[in-house]
Amino acid sequence: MQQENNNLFLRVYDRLLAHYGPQEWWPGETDFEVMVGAVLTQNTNWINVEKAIANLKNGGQLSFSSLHRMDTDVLAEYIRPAGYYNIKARRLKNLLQMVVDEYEGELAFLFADSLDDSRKNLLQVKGVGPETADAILLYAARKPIFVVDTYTHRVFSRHGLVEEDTDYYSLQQEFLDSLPEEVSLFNEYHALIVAVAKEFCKKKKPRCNNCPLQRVEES
DNA sequence: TTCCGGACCG
DNA sequence: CGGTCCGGAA
Repeated sequence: MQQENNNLFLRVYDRLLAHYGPQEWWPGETDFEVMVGAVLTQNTNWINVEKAIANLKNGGQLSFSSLHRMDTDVLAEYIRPAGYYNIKARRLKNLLQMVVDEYEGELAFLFADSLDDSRKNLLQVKGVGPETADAILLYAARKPIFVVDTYTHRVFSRHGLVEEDTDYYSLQQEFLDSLPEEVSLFNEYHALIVAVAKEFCKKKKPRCNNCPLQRVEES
């Protein structure tokens, strides 16, 4: 029986949740830590981000004031395990400077701002693109925005659920239009997509045989 | 040795 | 558009 598109997005979610269980993602100790992690994880496996964050923690430097004060070169050394450390150090500094300039240096003010305005300010930061901005908004600020990424595009386009040539905002809008506006759902769903993409929906040699999403578009 | 991945830059 | 920035996994 063919389902409405609306239900298919939820069907995919149900399949993934049944297979993987709740991911309870991004267990940063603070919102600040989650925000830092969102920048560090660009093009990078999370395991390396954890090493970088551990370095900062062990040095007692994982705070807004410490990182804002720190020389970019020094910060780069702390976050070296995350890869792209020079460019990410600059991006982190740019982000903190925006919070200083626009929100009196108070992260809570950024997060208390409206979704549209906080998103706009995040996107002004050189080094913060759509995915990083949305990850900060969803996972640190707990705002109802859906994070899409390369994995999301690959999984959904392969199943014919979205157009192959869709862009970030169109893809995101399809999720926002199809799902109830719940932060916890958006949080879990993105994490589940990452899980299935890394294990089954690989870029090369996808393992469709045992994939929990096989033929989901026909269900 | 190649592959993988966000965002910016030329 | 293609090139660049990086480290770890395949």
